[in-house]
Amino acid sequence: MGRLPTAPKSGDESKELRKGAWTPEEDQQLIHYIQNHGHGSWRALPKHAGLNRCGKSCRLRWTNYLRPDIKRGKFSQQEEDLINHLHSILGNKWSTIAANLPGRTDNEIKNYWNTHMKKKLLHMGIDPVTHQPRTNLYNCLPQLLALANIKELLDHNQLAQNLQCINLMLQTNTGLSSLLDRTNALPQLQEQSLNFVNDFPLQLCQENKEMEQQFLMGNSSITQPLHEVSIINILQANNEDDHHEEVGHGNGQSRFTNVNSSSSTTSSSITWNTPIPQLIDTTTITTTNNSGSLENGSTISSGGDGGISSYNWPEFLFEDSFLDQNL
DNA sequence: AAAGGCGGCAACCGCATCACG
DNA sequence: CCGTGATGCGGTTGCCGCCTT
Repeated sequence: MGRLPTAPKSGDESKELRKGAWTPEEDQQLIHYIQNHGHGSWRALPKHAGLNRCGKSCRLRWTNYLRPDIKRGKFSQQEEDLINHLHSILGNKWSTIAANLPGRTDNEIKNYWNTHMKKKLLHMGIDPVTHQPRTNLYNCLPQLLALANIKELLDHNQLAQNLQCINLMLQTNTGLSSLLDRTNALPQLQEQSLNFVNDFPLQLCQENKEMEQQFLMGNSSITQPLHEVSIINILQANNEDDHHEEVGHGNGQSRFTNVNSSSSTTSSSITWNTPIPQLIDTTTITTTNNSGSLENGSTISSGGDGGISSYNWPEFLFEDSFLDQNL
């Protein structure tokens, strides 16, 4: 296994340091020297030991292969469990993980993780990075777009005002259907959504001040201000039937619409054609998923007819870098 | 039986961090 | 505090051997 010894370039062995696989002779030289003198300065070691290698190469060879306390051979189930557990906490901190497995090196654990354990977790439907049930990002794209919108709404702290304006628009059929139809153009969705969040409702608010006034005075036919309908209530309308399913089983449809958008009626009913990201019910997870914790998740709690539940989306879904990459 | 593909793993590379003058 | 060299760390590379066709 591994590399063949690399021949020195251009025949100048005195200058070129050897690279590639170590020969048994080199191993013996290194072992002999360290046993007698200790490694001391790794940079100076090859010269003293008569090795035509760089100090770094000597150090790696010693720490990863020649050290007498190294445990060779297959990883036990206990070791595997420990690696899995530590990786769920520490991530790719191989040296820290190795410190908890006597006789194993960080390099060995890293290789074992990448070649065995990662695949095993993937087969189990667990994301080897997050240690949570895998999410099919492609299927969840529309949901992620929706999340981006929600995040922007929350970030700008104009949620109540904007929703109220939407509500007014719905009641008066002031073009919400065309507004919502614009969201069909997925590539432009984010930018348009941002514009929508930042500008459009406020402009409309001004244009519809009269209607707003009526609403505030109770003269409107509006029965429930939209800002009293929490976003999560809208989201969960689609999840009521199946929110215990695994994350990421979207149906591929990708827009939300006003169900009556094609008509001239004044319905205020908004329906999401696509299920929102399947939230993970932590109360279910804790009993059915033994793959890891959800401590990094983003929790949304909601009281409702079915009682109080707690749901999680992975925190990374809300990060700008993730959204930038996937939108 | 031969060839190509793929998995496994030792070793390398480059960046980060530490230690010291 | 800064510069420099040593060491540590994580990601990547490249070769061998096994497996599949």
